[in-house]
Amino acid sequence: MPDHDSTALLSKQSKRRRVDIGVKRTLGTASAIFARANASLLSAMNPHGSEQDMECAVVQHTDGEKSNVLRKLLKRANSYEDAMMPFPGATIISQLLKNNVTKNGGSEPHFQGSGLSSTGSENHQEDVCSNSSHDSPQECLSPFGRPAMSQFDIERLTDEHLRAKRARVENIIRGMSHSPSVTLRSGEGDREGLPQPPSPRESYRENKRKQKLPQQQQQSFQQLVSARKEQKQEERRQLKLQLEDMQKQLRQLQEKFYQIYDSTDSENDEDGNLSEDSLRSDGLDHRARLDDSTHDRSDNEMSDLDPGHFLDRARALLREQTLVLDGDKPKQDVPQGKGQASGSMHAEGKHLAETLKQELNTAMSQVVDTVVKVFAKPPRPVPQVFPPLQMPQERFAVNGENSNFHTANQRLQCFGDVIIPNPLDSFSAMQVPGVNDQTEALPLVVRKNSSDQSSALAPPGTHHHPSLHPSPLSATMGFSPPSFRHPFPLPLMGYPFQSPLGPPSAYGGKDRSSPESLDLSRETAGLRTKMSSSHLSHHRGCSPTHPGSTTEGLSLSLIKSECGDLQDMSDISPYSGSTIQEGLSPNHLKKAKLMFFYTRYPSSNMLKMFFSDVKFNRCITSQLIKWFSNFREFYYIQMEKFARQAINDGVVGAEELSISRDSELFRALNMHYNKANDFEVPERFLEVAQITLREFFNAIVAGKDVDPSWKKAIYKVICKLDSEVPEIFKSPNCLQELLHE
DNA sequence: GCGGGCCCTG
DNA sequence: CAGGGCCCGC
Repeated sequence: MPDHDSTALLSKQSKRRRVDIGVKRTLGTASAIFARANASLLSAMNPHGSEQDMECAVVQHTDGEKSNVLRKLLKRANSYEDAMMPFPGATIISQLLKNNVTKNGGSEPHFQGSGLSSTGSENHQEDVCSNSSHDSPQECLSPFGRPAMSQFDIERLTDEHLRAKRARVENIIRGMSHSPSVTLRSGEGDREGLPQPPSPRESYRENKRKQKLPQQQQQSFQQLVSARKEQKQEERRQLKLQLEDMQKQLRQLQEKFYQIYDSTDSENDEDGNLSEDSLRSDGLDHRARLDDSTHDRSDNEMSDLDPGHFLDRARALLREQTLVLDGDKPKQDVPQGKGQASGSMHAEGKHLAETLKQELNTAMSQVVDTVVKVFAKPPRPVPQVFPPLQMPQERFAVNGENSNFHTANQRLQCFGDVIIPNPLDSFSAMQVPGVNDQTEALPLVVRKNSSDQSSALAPPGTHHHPSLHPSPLSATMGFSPPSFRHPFPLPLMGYPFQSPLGPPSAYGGKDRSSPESLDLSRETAGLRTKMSSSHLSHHRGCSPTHPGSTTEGLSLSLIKSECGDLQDMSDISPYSGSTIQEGLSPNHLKKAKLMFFYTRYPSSNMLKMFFSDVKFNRCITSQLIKWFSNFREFYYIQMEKFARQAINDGVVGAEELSISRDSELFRALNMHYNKANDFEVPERFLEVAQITLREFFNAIVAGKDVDPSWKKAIYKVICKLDSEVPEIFKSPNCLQELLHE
């Protein structure tokens, strides 16, 4: 218990203007951060805050760079195929189409709009042309455009004479293909077919062409070339149609493939980039392989084989997933026919996706249920009010009895704390600033215990550890228990209980917990006490501030961000579905006001106990302490006011002052702390209020109010009058229970 | 130096 | 009710 009866203290107080009861609080919290640091730190630590912001920005920038690099890599890989392909594997077709387009001498609109990425390929090619050689379109051919065409032509052009002139024919064709206004395939030559006068650029090209074409070229040869050209064009048309069909099929297959991948990966993989990368790289590999075969196969071969390859891959994937589902849907065979593949594949993929989702949800629900069952078991035998097996354990825990639920909840907290592997991890993690960097607050908490136990913690200078910090995205991810996969303890990493400083009862002299409260709630409270005791604060010198900044380096903004960070962490806590809250709600304020009827000077540990449904950090603790400070302020103001009023009313003796529920003073207090008047104020509060009023009365009558610190003596008296807060207040649902009684 | 308290202010 | 200043005990 705090020692309040030091006469020396009183004499000192009389000298001071300040009225500080000097109450020795129990193990303190970190409220000093608010009390002290706010003012000085705001200015002193603003650089820190900005620095952190900068670092956050850097981190973000790094992430962005990562993604950019990834994008660049992908783009570069794709650029090997001349385009970013919406669907991997489409490049081959595009190349074929491009070749055909090139040969045909023009980009046909229906090709450009025929889906896939022929447009992109052509655009890319055009860019290359415009960038590298404005004046020599011949150089703009794709790397293998010429070889492919030559090989193709060689098979057709058996004529010795034609083969000798092949180069010139190609020149003609190229000139046609790269003339934006070429529309005629007339054998009379491209120059005559130009409907518009050539641009300067066009003229220059024509000049080059003239230089290459022998002037003595004969008419008969031109006709022959035209015939051959038409023949080739007919072949290309047919090929084109085939390719279009294959394109469609391939596109559909790719869509199905993607759907399957997305529907499965998006659920399991929190890091979507990973799956996407793997998929994309996979597709790139696939494309690379296909491209290698492009040069060796005929178009028909390739178009026949590639979709089949895709189908095989899709089938393999489906089989894998089906196996994963433990033969859940063995009846569903992958489509066999290529024609029906797209349609049935589509349904299959969707079905698989749905099945996977259901399976995942079921599995997760089972896991959650199991965990809840294990930790929802009442710490002590509970009267079996309910049929043991007729009510689901979960529901029993939640709705059966609030106290049980509460303890279960606290046990979960303990569990979450226990599974923390290493406080140093969280300490290191906190060093790394992040977008939602909650680390600032955590190290302090950790430090407290760790320093008590071991001084081996990282010195203040060793900040900026490699990031063990998860990306902010991970904080908003799925609800699967983070403890099983997170690099560091998440929700409660700020409360490592690795350092028993002593029995829980040792924390502070203000422990007003009922002696019989031996349940886990108390244990939890003890643990919390340890973790939140003032010892922690004594090691703030190790606070992970930036170099140059001292303990004072925690700016208010950082503290506030910490609150937000902790709030974020609650989202991923294993018991996020329960009543754990990130911040103080109006209900918490109401509860605090009701608690004020029992305790006017609650310790921070006590607050932690009774607000166990709140994730405590320095911010929350300070806020709660501030609340009670404000409550006290109002309380004492009212007392003084009514005491003076009584004196003015002619009251002579303090004995005449009594406070009942009808008293005006009580109504004022009740209006403040119990506005709805839906809580039955304990009788003890009336007694305390009466004592307080009389203390004020006597002091004023005695003329002590001339002393600026005259209230301090009263505070010392009142602070000893706290009574124990009923256990019911420890329940997160105490408001409902209390107000409905 | 830190936590915690009171006082004042908005 | 919160922020800030100031103070005290440890």
